[in-house]
Amino acid sequence: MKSLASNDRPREIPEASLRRLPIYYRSLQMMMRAGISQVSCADLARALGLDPTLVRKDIEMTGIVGKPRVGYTLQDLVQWIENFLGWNRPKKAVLVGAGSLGSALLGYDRFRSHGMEIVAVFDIDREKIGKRIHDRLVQPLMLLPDFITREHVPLGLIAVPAAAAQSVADLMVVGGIRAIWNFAPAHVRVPARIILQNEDLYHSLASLSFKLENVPPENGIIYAEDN
Amino acid sequence: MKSLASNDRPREIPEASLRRLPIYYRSLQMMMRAGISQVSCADLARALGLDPTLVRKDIEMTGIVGKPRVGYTLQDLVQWIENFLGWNRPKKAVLVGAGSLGSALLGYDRFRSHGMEIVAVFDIDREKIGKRIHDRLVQPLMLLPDFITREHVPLGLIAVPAAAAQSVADLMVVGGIRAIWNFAPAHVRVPARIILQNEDLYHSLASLSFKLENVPPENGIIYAEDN
DNA sequence: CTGAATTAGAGAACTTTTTCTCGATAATTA
DNA sequence: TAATTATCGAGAAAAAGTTCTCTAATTCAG
Repeated sequence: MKSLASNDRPREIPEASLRRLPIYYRSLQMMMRAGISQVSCADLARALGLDPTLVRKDIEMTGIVGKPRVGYTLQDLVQWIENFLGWNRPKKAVLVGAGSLGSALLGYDRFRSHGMEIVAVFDIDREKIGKRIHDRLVQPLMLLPDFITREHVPLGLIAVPAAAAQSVADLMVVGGIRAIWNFAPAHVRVPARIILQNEDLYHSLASLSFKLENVPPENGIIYAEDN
Repeated sequence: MKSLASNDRPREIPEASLRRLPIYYRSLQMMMRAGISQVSCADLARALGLDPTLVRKDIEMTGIVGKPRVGYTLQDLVQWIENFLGWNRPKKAVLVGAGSLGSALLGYDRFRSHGMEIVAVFDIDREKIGKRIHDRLVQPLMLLPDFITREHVPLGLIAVPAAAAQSVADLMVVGGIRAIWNFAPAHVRVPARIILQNEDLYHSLASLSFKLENVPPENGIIYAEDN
């Protein structure tokens, strides 16, 4: 028998599907606010302008079971996704880099309801150490590894200049970090066991710049959706 | 005969390859600063901890021709990539949203050498209109479509709250934008002809949160690289 | 109570991306 | 001058991801 109402075994989850779940999640929340109580994958696909089978496969992957002809109970589905992604169990995170990007990240107060809580900020700049940004005290970088170890922080955010990214990553690894979210435009190397997510704007910029020059300015008429 | 030293026909360029070029580009620049003059794909792969054939395919895709047993002239390769991506021909861009994220984006002075120049900033908030951020005047949002049309701006950046993202995108489309770089955590719908790039942190957060809970904390020993 | 319509689920087909393999070429060494 | 080796270039194979198609279950209408 197949697993039914249990999302215990996370066999093989496509990265692409994982990254689409937040899109569904937000759309579902809007529907909920609109007072809807049942939803089918087809509804969701229509609302977002996406392929219905793609949405179905993604939802199916989370392990939730729907009813033919009806779909899913909206509230159940929303909670299921929260639980599937771990968004209802915030994980501690440390941020390194209290510059403009770091400050912007500290301002995102919705992170906590999406699985992450930034519990400490570190910087190497004496000017910044001791100051408070969005209610969090900036600490000296040298305290980072100990803090990670002591507080069992699983996630580290890097928001420092490219040149400093690798050494910050190394410090995090020393402290025993499990995952790194790297916002610096730099390729950092970490042990294979570390989960690494790069948020490098220049990757997107390369794609955009190339397409602007090479994708012909079509006289498109059809309305469609995103990537 | 196959096209040799001409990157004129942009047949089918894999998105994934496009997004890796900046990684190579930066590594090559570092090598150049280190005084190296020749480089092979194998060198590059080694420096980055990536698969050599992957690197070879990506470089090959750009259309540059190398010499067996030697590789490429470093400077030629760097310039070739700049030219291939259009990074040596900055494209005008408008930014909407002068909040903390928008300000951080305006602070990235390296964008201009990477194919993009933010020429104007718009916001709907009266408090912000008229102020200068990183030497650029914040203009009222209602002037956006005209500005795009008049100045032939091909690229628009959205850095507003999620709720406002769709209407800003609509204004850009009205103005005749060709590509949109969306930093708002929202799914915007645009005509198919528009190139859309989403930079949604919650996509990454979903992936990270899920993996932290489901990828076992391996006792890995091997050193490896990123995604 | 019966038939029509809608939807989840599952597998097949297709596409895209990555990895593997091998021949050709140029530099290096004997 | 010939053998050797490192590297590019290109095609084939494999893997990953997306789309298509069909079946079974359930609701709704008559």
